[in-house]
Amino acid sequence: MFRAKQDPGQRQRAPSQRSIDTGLRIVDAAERLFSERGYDGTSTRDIAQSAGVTAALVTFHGSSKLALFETVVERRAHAMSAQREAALALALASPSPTLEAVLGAFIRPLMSRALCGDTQWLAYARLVAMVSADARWAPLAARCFDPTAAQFMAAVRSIHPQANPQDVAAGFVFTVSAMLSLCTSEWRIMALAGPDTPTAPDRIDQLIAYAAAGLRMLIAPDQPLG
Amino acid sequence: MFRAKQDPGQRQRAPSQRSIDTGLRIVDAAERLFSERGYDGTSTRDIAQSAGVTAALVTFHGSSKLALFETVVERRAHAMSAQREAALALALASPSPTLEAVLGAFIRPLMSRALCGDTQWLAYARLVAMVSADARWAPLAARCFDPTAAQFMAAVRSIHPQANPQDVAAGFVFTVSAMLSLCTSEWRIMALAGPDTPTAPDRIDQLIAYAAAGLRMLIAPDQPLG
DNA sequence: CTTTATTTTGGCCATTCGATCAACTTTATT
DNA sequence: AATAAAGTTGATCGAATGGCCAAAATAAAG
Repeated sequence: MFRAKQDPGQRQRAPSQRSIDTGLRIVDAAERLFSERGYDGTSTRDIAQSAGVTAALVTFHGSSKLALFETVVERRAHAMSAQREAALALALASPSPTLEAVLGAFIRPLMSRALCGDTQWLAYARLVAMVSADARWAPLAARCFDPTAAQFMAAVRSIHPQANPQDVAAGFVFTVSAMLSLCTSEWRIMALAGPDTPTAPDRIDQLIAYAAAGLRMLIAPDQPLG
Repeated sequence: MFRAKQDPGQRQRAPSQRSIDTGLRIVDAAERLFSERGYDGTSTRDIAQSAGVTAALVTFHGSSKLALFETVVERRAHAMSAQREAALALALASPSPTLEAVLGAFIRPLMSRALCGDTQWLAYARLVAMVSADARWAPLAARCFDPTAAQFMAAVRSIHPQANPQDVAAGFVFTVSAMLSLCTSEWRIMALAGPDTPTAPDRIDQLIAYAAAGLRMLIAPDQPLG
């Protein structure tokens, strides 16, 4: 699976169940370790050990360390984009769509998974944060995230037609960054906020309230005056 | 310089000017490369080459790769904290301090340097983003940034005494993350916003407006009703 | 059951890594 | 100018890296 071998022939046999499981275990382990230690801080041998397979299998299933990394990032990107765009369509179907609904459609599909006990999705979210903050992954990030981002910015502009597109873009990037901080800086929030942290759903609501208010200030500093 | 050698003796001579220059070139090069390629993606040999010195000198002046990294992060941290706290005191001296003034006192000292052509400070800001998002650097981040962060959160609470400290902490982390995105995701803003990007001062003002409005929504969802 | 494509294994390769060393040069101090 | 501390150099160490290979094991397809 996830093969990118030389073109010559299609495969002539269905992959065995064991092979599929192995590939899955490798991608899962890579997702975990890449998100914890970064691309350069993770060796293919680390991944092999965490996946419970021999080192050579990582190269075999992943083609190369680089290709494996991109596979990990892209794996959940499509499903996530589809889910976000569906939620966006639902939000825009309302007679008077709110900024909160639009941002929630972007934030909730990822954060409700990442912050509610699904460690594998949490790892993926942290990986997204890493990719989004590192210029070396710009092409990968553009490929995976920009189309959906453009849709959401268009949605914001459809709600506030007078908004400056530059302001919408800036506010959107701020919002995405704040969202990802919930995954990368949970330890930091806990250190600064003291012992009892809000529950995950509460933190998501906090984020949406914060982002919507901030974005609204950027694109419509004055309420509908007249 | 930045020596942490075995205790035995104090140094018996003043360091030569050449030695000081070498140490500075190494720390500057390390700041640049660490911020571009991360800790694991940067080798001591890379740093040596970028600094124009031989490989052994990096270990000699930096003691170890790890110690060099911490030296780079800590170097500007103290001056930055002092400058922020001075700006905060000035903001709080006003008869009616605003959230914008407090957040500006935190944001401007770093961002006015990082976004206005000082490539070395931009590298440092990106390094801060990296440290803030990676749990492996949590102790270093706590040591360098938490004391000042606590002061700013206290200032916010002094302006809005009824605010929930948890909300203040969450809003502050969101704000820091959004701020750092200006340094790490400039390429992303440009890609999403189109050709002509706002100038650096404009982007800083955008950020402060966004963050103040977001934070205000979190800690005082209703304006002073009565 | 046979055949053979596919998967898995263990070992190996060239390279790079952080670190250390003895020898050599520079320079602060007297 | 003399002395020795401090700084610098090139070489080298053991360990770890990503990738590759021939051989062996597995299992899909006939």
